[in-house]
Amino acid sequence: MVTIKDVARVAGVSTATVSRVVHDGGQVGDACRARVKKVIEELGYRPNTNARALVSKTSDTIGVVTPKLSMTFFGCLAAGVENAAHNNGYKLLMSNSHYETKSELEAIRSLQEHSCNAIILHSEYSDEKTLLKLADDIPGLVFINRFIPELAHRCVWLDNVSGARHITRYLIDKGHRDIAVISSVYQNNDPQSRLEGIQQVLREHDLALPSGRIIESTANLRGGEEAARQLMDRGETFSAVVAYNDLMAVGAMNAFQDAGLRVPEDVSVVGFDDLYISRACRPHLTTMSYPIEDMALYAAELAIKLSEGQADSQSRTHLFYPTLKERASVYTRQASDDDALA
Amino acid sequence: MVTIKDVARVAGVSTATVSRVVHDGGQVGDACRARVKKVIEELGYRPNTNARALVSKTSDTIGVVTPKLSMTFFGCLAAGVENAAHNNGYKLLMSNSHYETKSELEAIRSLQEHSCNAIILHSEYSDEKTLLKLADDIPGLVFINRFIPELAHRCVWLDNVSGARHITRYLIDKGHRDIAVISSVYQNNDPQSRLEGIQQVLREHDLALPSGRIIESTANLRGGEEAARQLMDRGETFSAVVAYNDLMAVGAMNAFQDAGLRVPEDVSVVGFDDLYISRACRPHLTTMSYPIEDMALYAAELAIKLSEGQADSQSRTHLFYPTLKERASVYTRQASDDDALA
DNA sequence: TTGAAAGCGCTAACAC
DNA sequence: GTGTTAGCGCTTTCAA
Repeated sequence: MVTIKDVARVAGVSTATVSRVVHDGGQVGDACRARVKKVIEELGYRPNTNARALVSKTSDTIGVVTPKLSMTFFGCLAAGVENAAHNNGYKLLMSNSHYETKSELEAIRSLQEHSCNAIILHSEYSDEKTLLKLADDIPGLVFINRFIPELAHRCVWLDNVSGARHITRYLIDKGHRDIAVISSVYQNNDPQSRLEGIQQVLREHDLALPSGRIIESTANLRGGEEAARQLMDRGETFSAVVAYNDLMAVGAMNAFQDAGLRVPEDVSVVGFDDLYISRACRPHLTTMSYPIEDMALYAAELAIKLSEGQADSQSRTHLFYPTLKERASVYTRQASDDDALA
Repeated sequence: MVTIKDVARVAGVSTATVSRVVHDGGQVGDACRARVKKVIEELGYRPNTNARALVSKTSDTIGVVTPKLSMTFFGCLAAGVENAAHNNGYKLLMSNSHYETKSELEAIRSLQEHSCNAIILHSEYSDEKTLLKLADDIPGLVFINRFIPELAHRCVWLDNVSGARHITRYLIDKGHRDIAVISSVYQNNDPQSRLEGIQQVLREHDLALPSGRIIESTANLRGGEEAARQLMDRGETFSAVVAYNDLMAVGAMNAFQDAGLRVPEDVSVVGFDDLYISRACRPHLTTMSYPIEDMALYAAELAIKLSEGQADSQSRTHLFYPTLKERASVYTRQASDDDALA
């Protein structure tokens, strides 16, 4: 391994000078700088990150903590952070929290030990008090997909309510009156916010949402299937269903189709997220696009700025809006159409 | 920040003793060890990773380089490595190579600077000579999804030929005689290996594979769609198509269905990988399962062992086999069935 | 503009 | 068993 000393010796200067050259510090004579640069090139010198981090207490590394990397959604999140890292000459340090409070905290601590002071946290299982204290400790910590009022300027999140409102309005515009909801249970309140949005719009249109038409299930394919089956078993009336996310929506479509129903002619289905699978299912899924990769990139740049002490205007928050991706899973109902599925 | 000195001072011992306690070194008296442990606990001391890495030249960090994290396949790969990291108390350092030779190399170098000496590389764009040199430099470097004969014991890869043979045989067993292939172009020779496997089996059954029935396209949904359309435009005869991977298979299914063909009654379609989308599409896709997450975990543990100098028996290689996931995209043809689609 | 030197937090001989 | 001490490779005063 070639060290700064080697370069200094060969170039006939002190290590301090080499360090200055490496950092593009202005205080070096032109001839000297050129010579050092040449030697660096020849020797293939690359500064040791650990030594640098040890003395400067910063490591040009951005950390990200998510529940489970193998899920597409989190893969996209990580990819967004990676882009930001790449653009800023940072490296990416990853930790899965495996959906546990303890490892969530442990992950952050261990990131800190690596002098990683820009951190993106997708936290679902820690309470606000814990998070508040953490944020106090780590200036470069930003939260993605979670809103904490006291830390508004360090939260990058999505307006779930408006997204849910949007897609519900869309369904109503398409002539749907009897709408069912496949919801989920989560530590964070995304499902609740989305449900809230749906209910608001329904109320505004004087449309009912009987509790029998709301099913809670796990947020994956199977959960969607089960929820749809329950809906049918209960004999509920509905011409459209809003699912918590794409996974559940596709699961529901599967169950409906397996039961002999046509999508969208007999039941329309919409999702949320716009993952890859929404273009894999038949019919392609109409859904609200969750710009998670962009958001993650944004969050990462924010974290980097904050960690470098470039305090953003402390007063603003960072709210993103989902947009409608219209595909083929919603049927346009005519006045003449039969009543909703019974 | 609490340092080892603080602990030493409070516990009334030397830093060396603290270090021994932290590392579970045997050379410490029981009373002393207990006291130190207590102080560590009270002060919340956590050793600084960078300092440790600086002196010990190793960082308990495993690096992984893949082309693009946002793709499900690579997300799963990363998740596998993360599991291994987690199990071994390692952290995960990630780099995207963005499908470029230059950043592939750059990524590795920068991993090295972080004293990261267990590295998993999914390389597609570097030539063997470069890789050989790299491997020489870094004992803990293992290749995933690529086989380099000289480095056999450090390659974790999949038997693509046998996988392709398996699925082709399956199709033939189901009565298919006219099989088309949607292939792809890649730097690594996975597509070629799979094509090879298909051709072998076809030949063994005296079945023809006219060049017109082989289409090359990009390995994603759109590529699959385009390939399927070309196949139809050419007026080729086939009752089944083998796609390079699930993405292309689903794309092809989309195109066939859009053209009014029924899958699988009119055309059977099979894929490779067994990604999530194979259970999202209709009908669900029959495919060869690529155990990438398991393989990545295995590769990571191998890399860790190698980096710690625990030389595995140098002579063996690490070959995995894909398995058939039978779902609903293949039709069983009867002798009485019409001739293949013309 | 440049160099000398102290020290970041930790480990590992080597003493005692 | 436990302490002393010399660095690991780098940055950063402080002097010159």
